[in-house]
Amino acid sequence: MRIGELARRAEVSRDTIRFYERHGLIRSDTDPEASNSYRIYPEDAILTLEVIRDAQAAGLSIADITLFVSQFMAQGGGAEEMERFLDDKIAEVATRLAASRRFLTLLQQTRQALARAPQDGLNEVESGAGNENRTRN
Amino acid sequence: MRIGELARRAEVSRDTIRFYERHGLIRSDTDPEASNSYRIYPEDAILTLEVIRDAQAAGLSIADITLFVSQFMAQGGGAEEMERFLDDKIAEVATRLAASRRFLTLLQQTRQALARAPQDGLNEVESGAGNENRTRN
DNA sequence: ATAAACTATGGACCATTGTCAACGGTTTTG
DNA sequence: CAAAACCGTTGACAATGGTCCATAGTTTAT
Repeated sequence: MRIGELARRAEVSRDTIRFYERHGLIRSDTDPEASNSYRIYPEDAILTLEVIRDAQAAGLSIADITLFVSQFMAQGGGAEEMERFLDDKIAEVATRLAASRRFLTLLQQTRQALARAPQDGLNEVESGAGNENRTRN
Repeated sequence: MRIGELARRAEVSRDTIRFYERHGLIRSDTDPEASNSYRIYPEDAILTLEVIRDAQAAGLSIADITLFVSQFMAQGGGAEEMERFLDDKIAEVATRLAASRRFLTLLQQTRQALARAPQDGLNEVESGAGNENRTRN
């Protein structure tokens, strides 16, 4: 498929696709039958773009995602360098996930406090009940 | 406390604290008894910095965090504008959380595949067993 | 066949989130 | 008291992740 279709289907801009491509995140070829310079993207580019989105939400940089995607999409056998990388990223993402959960809880508590007491401040949240010490990841 | 102590205790740089302060995320005062221009930070600045960290992990921008923190730390009663804001952020963070979880799973599967088959590629992950269609948020 | 829509390339530009360096003043320590 | 460590202010710099624009060629629709 060409860039416009990919952009529409994956819901990213053409410029973003080209940006990713320059950074090695996705690949394309020119149709050898064609005389133009239009690039052809494989179907799985859509999947890749979805993975990129998730990876960004999880806090990875473009550079990290490039590494991951190239390994993920590749045939290449496992390097132990890659194992270390994956272990690192798993730990990082798990940590961020825990922080995000904490913050979501805080948001929700704040929202609740606002709904309950539209008059007063929210400082009851800070010492309020519900400190059941969730630690699970 | 002064900026250096806060920096040490909250594990952020002095410059970052000043950056946050310029953006209205934390507040300080000058000691009126003192003749210097040193700023004094309240104890709860440490907590605020921790919240900022979590909020950033959850994907909020400085501008958003400023809004949240000012409401969270404030006495001010509930504006409905704030309710809308909180609802928005709750939705955003929940979405990002789901994406992060998906990506963490992908990371883990990739890691496993690498451990199991240090020879072959990883494409078994893509169609592999375990598609139990987790949807829970 | 002509206009509208699409494409590639290159480089400029932008916001965000800090970090650093230089300068001069203050406090603490040996 | 002198040096080391700290503080505030200002402004430059940097990395990241795009976005936009101009130019020129290609395809598709009318």
